[in-house]
Amino acid sequence: MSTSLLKQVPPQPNRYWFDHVLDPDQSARFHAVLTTHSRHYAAGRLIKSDADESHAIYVVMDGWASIFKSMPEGQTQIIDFGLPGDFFDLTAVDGATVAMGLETVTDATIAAVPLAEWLALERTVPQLAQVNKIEAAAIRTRIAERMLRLGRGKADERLAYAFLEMGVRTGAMRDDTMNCYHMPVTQQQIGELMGLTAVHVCRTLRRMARQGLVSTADHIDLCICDRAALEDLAGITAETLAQEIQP
Amino acid sequence: MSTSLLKQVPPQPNRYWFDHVLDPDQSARFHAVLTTHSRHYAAGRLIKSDADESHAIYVVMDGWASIFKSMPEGQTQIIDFGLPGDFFDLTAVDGATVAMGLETVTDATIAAVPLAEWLALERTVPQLAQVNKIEAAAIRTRIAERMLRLGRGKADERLAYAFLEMGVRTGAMRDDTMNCYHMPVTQQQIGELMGLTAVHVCRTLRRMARQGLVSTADHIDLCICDRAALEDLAGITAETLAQEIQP
DNA sequence: TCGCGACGTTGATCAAGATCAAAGCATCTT
DNA sequence: AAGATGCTTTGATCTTGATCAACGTCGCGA
Repeated sequence: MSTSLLKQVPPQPNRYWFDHVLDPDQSARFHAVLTTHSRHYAAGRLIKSDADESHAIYVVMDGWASIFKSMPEGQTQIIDFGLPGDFFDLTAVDGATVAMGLETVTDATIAAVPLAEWLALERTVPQLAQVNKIEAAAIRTRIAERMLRLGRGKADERLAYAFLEMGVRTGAMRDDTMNCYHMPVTQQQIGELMGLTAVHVCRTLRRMARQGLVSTADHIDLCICDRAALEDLAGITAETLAQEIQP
Repeated sequence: MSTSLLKQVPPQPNRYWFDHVLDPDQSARFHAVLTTHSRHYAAGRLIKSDADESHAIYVVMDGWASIFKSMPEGQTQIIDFGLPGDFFDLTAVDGATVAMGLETVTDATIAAVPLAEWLALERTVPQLAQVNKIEAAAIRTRIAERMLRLGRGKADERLAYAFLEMGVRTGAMRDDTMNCYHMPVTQQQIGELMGLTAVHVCRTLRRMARQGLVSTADHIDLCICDRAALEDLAGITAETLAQEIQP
């Protein structure tokens, strides 16, 4: 039997955080729109560069993406990672150009829902307003936390925070026992996220591993060995962070 | 005649950017709610500390405010300045605690509109949705720009950007001739905004003044003497920035 | 007018992180 | 098996910005 087309529908019914916010029928309507606009991209693929024109909401359906900005000389800062279930409005105030770039970090499926259609959706799926608010709160909160480390933290504090945030966001740290997760990014990208060079990320990471805070396997399976020490470095507990940023 | 009560109403009818977005009657309804919840605060007054409970939208009616976060050891990062007409939702995902602190920079009037009332207002003033979107776009865009400098810029690039952003936001740089404006913040606060110590802000500012990029009078009237050079340092033109972040 | 307190300025020193460069180690290609 | 490629690791050196400390300046209130 030809199930190949059906395979494109998310395998689990409640795969994304917003599936738990929406009623089943509203969720279905939302997913219908998302699948219509979904497209698969290879890793490292540029989807939108800053200053492009755009009128879409980008929803990460699968894989990791990054929102970034670059200086004219080419140095780039990652503003946020997009994990499955995250969505972003990149438009600037003028409503036409995007203020940030979007690119895939891993192979990824991303739905680009035209703004007009998203607005229409807000009428047919009234609970989407609630989903919007939650996602906005999550984004602004984690960005503020990251900004704090970016401006004021030393290298090890920045990395400690990044590892905690990603642990919380991947859902790896939901219970106290499980402290390992896969972080499919290069040290270069960690540096671009936390304002460090790749070399310094490497050094700092080695030092943290030597001190028994974390351990890494290949590119990059991260295990948090001493969670308390890491939380102390980061200046926040995973629990607090989860409350703040976890939808 | 007793005009004292009337004096509390904003003196100019179209003082705020959103007055130009809203129809006169919707604008009036909005202002009515704002004035109800307005309160005056002295400079340097803490209005909300992070981790407080809160269910309000904070609208800066007059003066400057700062949104900030602090590390446990006390170092603070200013996430954003709030100028008249700016408004902020500080709530974290849990919907109860605020993820950032709010304090006045100058003497300021701030309206704290309870969330429930704001939501009601969104129904009576439908154009408020548009105002929300514009403000959200402005905030996320200028924060992304600042994050880029925070993570990747040298001290002079950070200051150059900060001066341009504040110039654009105060409206001082609307035409090419007028390049001076009043920036009522200490060097300490500039440092907290751009991730530098006050000492280093001072040094860098002196150097920039010596090079003829800017000049300062007391605390702090800033004149941008060489706008092109400053834009070059900042990596963005005032014009582009205005398009991106100016409602 | 004096003293106090908040900011700004300047100098000396130190540490953190950047930069440049080379080499190690996977995985993938041919 | 031999390259080729992309990422990590390590070393040497240099620059930037932090830190500590002192002094200057201005406005304010007693």
